[in-house]
Amino acid sequence: MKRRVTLKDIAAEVGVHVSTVSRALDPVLSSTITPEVVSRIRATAEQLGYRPNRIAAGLRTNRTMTVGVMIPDITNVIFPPILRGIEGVLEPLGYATIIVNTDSEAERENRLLNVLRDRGVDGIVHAAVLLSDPCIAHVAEDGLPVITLNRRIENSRIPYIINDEEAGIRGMLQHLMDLGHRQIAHLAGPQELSTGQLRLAAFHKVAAELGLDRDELQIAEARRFDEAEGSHCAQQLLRGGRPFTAILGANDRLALGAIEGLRAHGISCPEDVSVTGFNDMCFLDLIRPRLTTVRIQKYDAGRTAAQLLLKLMASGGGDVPLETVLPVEIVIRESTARCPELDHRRRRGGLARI
Amino acid sequence: MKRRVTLKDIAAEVGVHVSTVSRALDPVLSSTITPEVVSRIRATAEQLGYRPNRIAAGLRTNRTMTVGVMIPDITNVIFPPILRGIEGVLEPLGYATIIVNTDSEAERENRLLNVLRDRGVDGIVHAAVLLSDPCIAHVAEDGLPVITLNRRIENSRIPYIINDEEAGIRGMLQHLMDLGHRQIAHLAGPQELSTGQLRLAAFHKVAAELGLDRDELQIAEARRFDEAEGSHCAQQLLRGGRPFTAILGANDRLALGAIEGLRAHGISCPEDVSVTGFNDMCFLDLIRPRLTTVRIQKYDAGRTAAQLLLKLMASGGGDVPLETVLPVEIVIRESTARCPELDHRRRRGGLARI
DNA sequence: CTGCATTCCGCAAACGATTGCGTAAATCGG
DNA sequence: CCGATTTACGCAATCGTTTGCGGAATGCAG
Repeated sequence: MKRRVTLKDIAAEVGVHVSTVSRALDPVLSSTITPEVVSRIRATAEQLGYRPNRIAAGLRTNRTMTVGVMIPDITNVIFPPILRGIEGVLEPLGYATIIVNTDSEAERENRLLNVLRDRGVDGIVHAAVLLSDPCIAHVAEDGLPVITLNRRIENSRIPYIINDEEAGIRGMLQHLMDLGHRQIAHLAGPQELSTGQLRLAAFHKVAAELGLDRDELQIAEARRFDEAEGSHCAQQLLRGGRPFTAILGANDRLALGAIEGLRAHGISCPEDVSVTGFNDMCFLDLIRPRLTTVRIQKYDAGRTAAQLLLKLMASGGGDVPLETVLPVEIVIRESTARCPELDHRRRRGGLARI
Repeated sequence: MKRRVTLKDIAAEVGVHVSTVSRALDPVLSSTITPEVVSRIRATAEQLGYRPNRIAAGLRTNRTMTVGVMIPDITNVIFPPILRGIEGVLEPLGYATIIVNTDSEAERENRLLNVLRDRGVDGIVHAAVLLSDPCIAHVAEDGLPVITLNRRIENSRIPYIINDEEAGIRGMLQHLMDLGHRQIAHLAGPQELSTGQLRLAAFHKVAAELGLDRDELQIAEARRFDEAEGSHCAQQLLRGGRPFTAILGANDRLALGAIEGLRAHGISCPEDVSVTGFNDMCFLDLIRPRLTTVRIQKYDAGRTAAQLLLKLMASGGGDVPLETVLPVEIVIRESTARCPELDHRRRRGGLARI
């Protein structure tokens, strides 16, 4: 390994002390050194190809310009744009990010948390969604700046950013009701994940507020947030024998799987059953029928998280709101249509009148 | 910030020197300390909640147990499984990865390379595909272990891993020819990216070897590897007025875009024009028609890269093959069908005979 | 001219872990 | 028992950068 150029080398070349070199190369402290000396030091640093050793500086300052990001799984297409949002804010400031995949396993999550802390990360954006999670709260209490994305940690003052899940569920339910649907099945996500739980709770709450008859609602709970589970739950609902004209999926993948599951039984979406998703993940516009869904912020969510973390790292917390709720957007596409039973009832109504 | 527990704290508690604590906690060096002292030290370390300071150790040893990974863009769905493959090998060994997105911009790539080096990464997996890239070669020459994925660096001894692009293109061309296609258009990727260039070169080479008439072939070059460009190029080909019955896309997204572009002109895939992709990215099985494509390794490519990098870091290169070619797989789905003109020619042939 | 304040640097300690070297004690072999 | 070898540690320097403090030089005001 070629020996790296150090401040000592520059000091020897210019004929000043290493502390002077350090100060001259610092944008703020360079004002305490005469401009002529600063110029000579900077020129020599560039000529010698000096690159700061963040390890050495980090040991002295306890700051590494590195941030940890914890997510469930990078192959989940929701997360890469979030990561780009985080990076988009931090990278121009010279930060690097260490990304770890927790796979929504508690033990792994705690282990990876230590991986990050051992490397002296300056802060953590915690976007993993497992509910039971004691360690991150302790770490934050110990003073490491932490922001959570998609979740609030109970009994903790960690600032958090969440989507307006309730508004999303409300928008979907209202849309389905406007189309005449009343017999609606909710494909809920795993209840040990925060989004699974939040969206199910919102479904119950909003359905009651909108005056939907509990007896006309059904819940199927998926074990994973993927297409296979979506298909499995849809078929489970069909086997249950209770009628439904719409499925409200807790995320897009459950919804897409449900459409496949219905199709396997000769049931067509949206002609026979309308289906809605949540998240508006990428590639939806290539998949038929185009999915009606709730669009959550991704890139901007990441940006927001990074901005809040920077504030937290700079100010120690005084200025950072505890809760940030990101608005969602209702996206109507092809997968929802007028309730077929409503049309049927109208004809019968008409017949009855005759 | 709560003060961290150091080796000095343990030494004071146990009544030994800090160097003894260091040796006792090292799996290899602990054999030079009596087992009873080792036990006491380990028990105290656990009781006090000691966590190693990788920054301090890294300054002394010049090793951080951190690896840099350079990719074009994490939102490109090909890369997350690659990253999981890399992580799958490194994480169990205690490594963390710093991922940077180069956006296929040379200046940005060089800047991010320094971000990684300043943090003392032990090695780099370089999976960015921009062709012109002088700095990574110099860094490798300076002694930093580097593996490239998807690309060979010219005039460099950096070990590289590539897909068998030629076998992929050959498989697609052969499949189209078996279906009777002769008038084939290639949607090439950007020529400043290695995959764009390799696949175009392979197209020319294999077409010649298979005896395809150059006059029946067409090339449209995309500026980006995305759906919009795929659609744009397909429409460009249509406007050109020269007939084609098949499109061989340089990647899946170009192919999907081409299908949309054809559809906008009332041309149906595969009934009127067959379309093939490359990569077999996720979600293809949800998109109709299901795309015929070349499946490249992703997770396993990442694993291979990480394994080679570990070897390189351990051995200094003696044992690591310069070139590793990963086999590809031909995946036939719905987007390719018998050439319509071939059927037409047969009927005419029959008429001619009468 | 003298005293005080400001500026510009050099000195040296600190950060936490590692490791080469040296010494004392224990063990082994003749 | 004695000399040689081995074992088990403690000492202190190292890694590269930062920063509090102090001294020397300079400038300003009375």
